[in-house]
Formats: sequence, structure tokens, C-alpha cells
Amino acid sequence: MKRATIEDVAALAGVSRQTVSRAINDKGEISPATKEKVMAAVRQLGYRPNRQAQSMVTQRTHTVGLVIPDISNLFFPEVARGVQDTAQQHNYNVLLCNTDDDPNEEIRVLNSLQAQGVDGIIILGNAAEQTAMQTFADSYAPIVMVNRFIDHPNINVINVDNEHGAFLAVAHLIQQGHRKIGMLANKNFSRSQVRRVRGYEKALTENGIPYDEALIVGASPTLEGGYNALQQLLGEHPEITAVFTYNDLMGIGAIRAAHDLAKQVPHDLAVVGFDNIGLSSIFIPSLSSVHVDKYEIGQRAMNRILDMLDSPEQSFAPIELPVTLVTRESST
Amino acid sequence: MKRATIEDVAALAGVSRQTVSRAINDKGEISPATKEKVMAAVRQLGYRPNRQAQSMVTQRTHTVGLVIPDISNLFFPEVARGVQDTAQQHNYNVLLCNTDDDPNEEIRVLNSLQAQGVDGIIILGNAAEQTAMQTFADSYAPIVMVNRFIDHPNINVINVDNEHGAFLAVAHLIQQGHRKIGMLANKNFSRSQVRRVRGYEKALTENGIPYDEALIVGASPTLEGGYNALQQLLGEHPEITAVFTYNDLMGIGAIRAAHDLAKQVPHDLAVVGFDNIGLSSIFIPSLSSVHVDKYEIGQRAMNRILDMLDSPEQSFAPIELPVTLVTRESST
DNA sequence: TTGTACGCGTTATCAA
DNA sequence: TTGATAACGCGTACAA
Repeated sequence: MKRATIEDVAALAGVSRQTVSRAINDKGEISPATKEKVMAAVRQLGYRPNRQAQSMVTQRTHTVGLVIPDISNLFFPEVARGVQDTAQQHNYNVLLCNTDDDPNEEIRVLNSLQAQGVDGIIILGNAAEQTAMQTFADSYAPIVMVNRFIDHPNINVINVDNEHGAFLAVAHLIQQGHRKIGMLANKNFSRSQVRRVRGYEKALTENGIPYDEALIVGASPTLEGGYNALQQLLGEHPEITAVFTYNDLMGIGAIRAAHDLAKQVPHDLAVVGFDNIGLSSIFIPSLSSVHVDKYEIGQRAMNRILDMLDSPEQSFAPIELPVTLVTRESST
Repeated sequence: MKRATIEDVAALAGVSRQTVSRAINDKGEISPATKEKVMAAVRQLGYRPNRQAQSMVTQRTHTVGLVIPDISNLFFPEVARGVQDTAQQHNYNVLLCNTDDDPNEEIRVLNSLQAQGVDGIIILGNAAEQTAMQTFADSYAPIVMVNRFIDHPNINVINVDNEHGAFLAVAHLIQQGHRKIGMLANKNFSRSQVRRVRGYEKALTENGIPYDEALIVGASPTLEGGYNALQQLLGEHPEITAVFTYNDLMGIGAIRAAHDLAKQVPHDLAVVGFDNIGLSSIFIPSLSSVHVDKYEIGQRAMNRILDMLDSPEQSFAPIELPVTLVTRESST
């Protein structure tokens, strides 16, 4: 059984295609009587407009692309839910793409999405390539980026208050009496990385503790990265009693490493992470963390895309998302 | 700057649209000389075919739908990666949809995907509604379902060996000397639930241990579900020394509950889960589990969709995925 | 208020 | 080997 077309509906209702189109899209003037007649035919045939055909003429696909490093990374599924739920409410679909934080792959994916004809693109992650992004944005809009900074009329930005979050985390550790506080940082360059180190430094300095770069170890922002980095840090600086980690994955890796070194958390070593992923509240010991509303990031990003679509000429202010500190077993 | 069309390429190359199409799609006969001439024009203009227009005539969108309960559930991101990576290799895109295990939502999503024109649909999760699925499958193909059983020519099935996995887990606990073994089951009906209980029963009976339904507590297959279920089970049957859980999330919830009850895992209580999600190897104590290759599920599902697309008339055998037991700290 | 005619960008059919 | 023409299903000026 072939799918019904607008032509079939028109024939059944005894009107023209145009009238059917009007009835469906609530556009133009149409008499209630004929509208009802058309809708009855629509129901009877189970008619659904063909999206491809619609797209051809409207230049809208009702699809957005979501570009993230890796959906398996505990941070991103919640963001994805925020994007998808919001998209669904507005009758939009989401095309999900993973880049594994590879700049080349990111560009490849972006071009693919553009060719596919998505109405907008949301980008998360650290892959840099400022110039390549600039070039891409020259020929595509709208784009929303999270935790990156690119000044381009076609790109809108959502930022988490990374510096303040890091400040809160480290200030908390200081308040708990710690003076020798290390940091497990993200070895990859990223805007959030820079901000979080700055917050770490600021908290130390404001409390009269010397900032010592030697206490910062860079590693990949993963469980393994945190695991290895903590071992290295404690090897070089056994006097450390607390660490602030770039994210929760590293924090949990650090706890696991401490555990394997027969160190008690928080007694021998306090740990505070960043992002507050779901896992952190469950882990034993539970991990203190800077809370970021990941679902909201997704919501905001999707809504901003819709706004940009509605008002292509308007320029929107960057969105700043606040953070809060959640203290748990790992630091108290 | 507007996007180049096939017409622009034809004009620049001094040939007809059709010739351009032939050059690009490697179809039909075409002289190497003209082909090269066309390709040069393509490069010069940065031409990319319009997918919507292609879809109009080919009836192919190069897009598949992936329907899962919740991407935030630790099981599904890995499956999604398997699907997406495989799709990408074949120049396909993936539309991700969450159902929250709601049967109505599932049907809604399926209809939406059909309207969107996806070339195939992969469905995971427990939402039942056999008859509704039958009806849907009557008007749509191809469909691949994981861990469900529906006999329909348009539906292909991938099954994990749930019964054997459960059997391995419980036999292992018995071998460790346990005789009083409870189970935290999935309160929602699902094919995998039934199979896992059956494996649990089989392992007990084959080892001369009486099967007692009172030792099975049903709960939602989540961290909280496992947490609450274990408390209930130990309250009613304090003699229990080991539990097998429907999945790892429940298993970790159970460990957390035991921890809060001041019970040592595995000394006071051994725990074995199912699925072997990434978290299980990291948790303290690490969780023994039945390993399921989630990435492979995604790969196989996507490949099967492609196979069905290639050979619509052919009927394919269900895919059975083996499992293995991974023993860790929680049971040894 | 309703219908006619055209165009969106591509592939398929058939004739040259 | 190539090109003209028709379709795919829909929205939208414009005419009636």
C-alpha cells in the first residue's frame, strides 16, 4: 500500500491540492466547512506530508545536528537529552555525531551535516581549529557552541562559569584546612581548561597560598587520565592532601588510584571534581563536585538555535550558566 | 553565496545535467574525458548534491532511526556508538530518539520517524505493545529489534544470550560456596527479564539448590531500584549471602545499599550483575558482571538494516550474541 | 474562498 | 556516449 499524497487527499475531498495545503498548515483563508471536509479525508487516508518534498520548497529540514566528542562520555548523554527533548517539543529531529575530539573529524562531520541540510548545528567539545571553524561558519548558520569562544555573527555561545566553579571548589578545600592542593588538569587545550586553572589559582592566591605550577599535572580528561595523573602527582609531591580535578571522570580515577595506593579518601586525600555527573553521587566514596546543569545546556542550546532561525538578523547575547558546589564524602 | 546546483556544474562543464549526474554517481557509460571535465567543475564550485532532492526521486534518505529508552542510561551510549560508527562508514546518518520506556511514546516516535522518511529503524528497550508493533511493521520496513521477540517479516531480531549469562553468573556464585542466593529482578516485563530469571533458576536447580520465588524481588532496573530492592530483600531474608541482579545498575545500587547497611561486599554479601557497563570495572568494589558487547549490538543492528535494505525479499536468521562472565571484587 | 501553474534539485527513461 | 523530458510531492504567487 503506497503512502497517500496530497493529491490523493484532494481527490477524496473533492478539492484542489492548494486547498488541502491550506487546511493543513492553517494558512490563508479557508471556510470551516471545506477545512473539516479536508481533514476528514486526511484522517481517512492517514495522510502525512512528505518531509523531503516540504524541505525542497521551504528550505527547512526540521533537523538539527548535535556534534559531541563521545556520547559514551558520561557528561554528554544528559546534554543530548536536553537537546532532544526540546527539539521534540518543537517538532525537530536531532542528528547525533561523535568526533572523538579530533579536529579533522569535526570538520568532516560539520560538512556532512551541512550537506545533509540540517537547519542548525550545536557543537560541544574541545576540538579547536579556530580558523577552520571560522571558514565553516562563513557559509553556514546558525551554530551554537558550548564552552568555546569564537566571535562570528553566525555563531552563538553558551558558557559555563568555569572560573567561578573552580574557585568555589578550591576555596572549599582550603576551608577544610588543606594548604597543599594539587590539580589534575586537562592536557588538551580548551577554554574551560584555562578558566578552571585560573579559578584554582585565584582561590589559592586570595587565601595567601602560593600558586605553584608544579602541583598541576595535565592528563587526558578521562578515568585513566585521572588515575595516572594522581599517581604521578603523589609520586612527585607526597605532601599533597587534596586535589581539584578538571572533571569528575578524572576525580573518580583519582579516587580509584588513591584506593589502590592504600590511601583513604577523604582522610588521606580530599578530592573535588567538576561537572557533577550522575555517577559522582553514587560512587563510594561519593565525589564532591561543581554542579553544572547539563540538561539545561542542551535545552538552552536548542532554544537558541530556534531563536536564531526565527530571527536571522538579530544578534543574541552569549549565555552564561551559573554553577554551584556540591560537597560530598570525598572532601568532608 | 548560494549553494551550487547540478545545473551550475553542467553549465560550467558545458554538458547536460544528466551527464553530471552520471559522472558523480559512477553510473551508466561515460567517457573518461567528459567525466574528468565534470569533476573539475564540481571541485571548482564545491558542489554537493542536495540530499532532499535526491531523496525525492530515490526514495532513500540515508538516515536511520535509533529508538532507545534513555541515552542517559549507561547501557545505551555504547550501543549508540556502534550504530553511529557503522552508519557513518556507510554514509548514513542516525536520528536518535528516547522513549523513557513508555509504549505510547514509542509508537509516537516510530510514526514520527516514518513520516520523517528514515530508511530503517533500530529499536531497543522493554516497551511492549506487541499488537501496536505488529501494526506498525505492517506498513514499515526494515526494522531491527534487540532482545524482543516479534515474528514479522519486516522485523529482524538480535538477541543476547540472556539465559546462559544468568546461568553463568549464578553458577559462579554457587561455586564460591553460596547457597542462599537472591535475585534483584526487573519488575517490568521484558523478554530479557524472563530469560535471566530462567537462567537463575536453572543454575540453582542443576546444583541441587531449591528454587524459591520468595528470594526474587522485582524493582525498576535502575540504581535506585537496586538500592531499594536489596534493602527489602535483606529485610525479609537476612540469611542471603549473595545476589544476582538483572543489570549492573541494580548491582551497583545494591552495593551502595549494602555499604549503607554496614555490610562488606563481598565478605558479607557477594554481588554479580549483568551487562558489564564501563562503570562496573571502576566502582569500589568493582562489580562482577556478565559481559555483553554493547558496541557490537549496535554494529550488528546497523549492518542488518543495511542488509535488509539491499535485499528486501530475503529473510535473515536472528542474530544470537554470546556472553561471558567477568569476575571482579564484588564476588571473590 | 478556491484553483492553476510553476519551481525546488535530483534521478530515470528513452531517444538521439 | 550523451541529452531532452518527465517525474518525485509539496508550497506559493497569481488568477479566477
